[in-house]
Amino acid sequence: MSVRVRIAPSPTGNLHIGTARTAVFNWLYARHHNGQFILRIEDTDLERSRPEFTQNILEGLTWLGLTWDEGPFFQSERMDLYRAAVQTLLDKGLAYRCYVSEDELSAMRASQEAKGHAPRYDNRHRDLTSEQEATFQAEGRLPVIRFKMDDRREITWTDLVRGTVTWSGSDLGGDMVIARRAPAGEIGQPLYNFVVVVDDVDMNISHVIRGEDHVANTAKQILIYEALGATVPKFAHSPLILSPMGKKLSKRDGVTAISDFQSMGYLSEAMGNYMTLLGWSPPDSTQELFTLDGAAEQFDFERVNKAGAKFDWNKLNWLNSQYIHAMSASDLTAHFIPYWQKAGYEFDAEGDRPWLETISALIGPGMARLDEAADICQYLFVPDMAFTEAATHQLQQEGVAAVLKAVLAALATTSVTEAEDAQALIKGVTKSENVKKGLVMRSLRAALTCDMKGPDLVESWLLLHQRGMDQTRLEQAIAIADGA
RNA sequence: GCCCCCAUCGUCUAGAGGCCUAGGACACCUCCCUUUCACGGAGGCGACGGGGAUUCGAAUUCCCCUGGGGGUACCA
Repeated sequence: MSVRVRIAPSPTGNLHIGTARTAVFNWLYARHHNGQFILRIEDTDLERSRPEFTQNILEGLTWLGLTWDEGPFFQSERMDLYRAAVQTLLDKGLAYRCYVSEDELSAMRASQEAKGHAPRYDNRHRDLTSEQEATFQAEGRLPVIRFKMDDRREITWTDLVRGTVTWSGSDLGGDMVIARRAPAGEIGQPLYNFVVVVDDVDMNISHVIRGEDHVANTAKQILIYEALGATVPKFAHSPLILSPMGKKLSKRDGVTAISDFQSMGYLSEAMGNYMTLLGWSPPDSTQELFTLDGAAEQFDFERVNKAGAKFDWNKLNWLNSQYIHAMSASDLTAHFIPYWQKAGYEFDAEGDRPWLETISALIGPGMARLDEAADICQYLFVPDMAFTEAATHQLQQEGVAAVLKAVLAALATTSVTEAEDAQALIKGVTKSENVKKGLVMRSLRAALTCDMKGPDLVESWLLLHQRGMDQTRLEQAIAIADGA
């Protein structure tokens, strides 16, 4: 059997990490089995669906490298197919019109809950006579279309991750609505649990891979497959991604959109790696770093966990840092440029390339997120940057002014183009001023980088010198030192 | 409330009856490297939720309890 899977996001929000992880599992499974990965946009809820969300979802999947083989298909463009399927069920007597009002429904549920029962529709309009229907219509009632559910049915399937799952028909809430309220002669908006099945059948989906929050839907949907006379696909319900609090991760838990992770400076490789690791582990469980392609070779549901996994920023950050550290200066530069530009730094992305790449090589190995590039590099781009409190404090120490003046004087006759030049200059000043090297180093750090911590001092100096910024920085620092 | 599912270090996990004195990773702590901060290196701390049962032997199987999660729409 050829593998055909799909990711079916609803464009009611940006691409959510939970949806993305489901997409990852689908993609991995498809690639592993040389199957097809299909993208279907589930926009049947016209009220909440927005084109910009569809755009965001497409871009997010693309960014992650989860390319699809077919689609995107839009459910909003396939309404005729769904209505025809509803009509079929109506004709077969497997579905019917229900005239119960929403008020009556909620009253029903309230009394059921009061008795400690599970809320459910009591199927009261399942066998209406045409006279009764006419009466309801005359009252101006609009019907929904419900699918007949067999309460005595036991629904069972073999889940690829959870094993045998059994659900009793009586726990499904009664005959379910498959099309929204509409005039009696029409078929209203078809609903999720119904259209999903129609589409999965139509698109020949072999494996439905989705989050655990869909297990109850699966039971309902199996009944629809049967009613439609279609082959029931295989199911795999993956564990959910939980918030650090242990609840299903939702938008309210802060950053959950893939596009947000992207703008925060996470690499797509790290995101893919992390999402895969959340719930799945490679056969060599000591392996933490892998590409999606690499994971695809080994992916199978036997190694997917059943329990939900809490989202952990620390682990993500670490993974991201690993990818950043392994990146070439040239690639890093390409990734950093947008952040530098966003910070308002002035530079020529083309002409300053060598200088920029030297910066990248300097800061890359110490970073965890790309967006850190802006703050870390401020002293290299901004000429009149303020000195931090710590740097100011250092500059005001005894003897610092003299040291910096000596450096400035030496700079008039020497150029620091190589690390050795800087080292020699530092050594010279240490000797001539008769101070400890540590004082010179700390003073220079404060003066040149405006801070007491940061990238390597000598390398930083070289970089500043290329821009002619070391001299002015020194002058600014001396002003502060003298003012003390 | 009702239904379903799950349960190993703080977190992600390995573990499919003896290989477990329970392994790895993140985080945390210590030391080294470094006259900064990181990075990197070496150590350390740290878990089978509880109770029964099966077995010569259980983290691994079964049951109960407890705990956690999900679902209970004319959303998806």
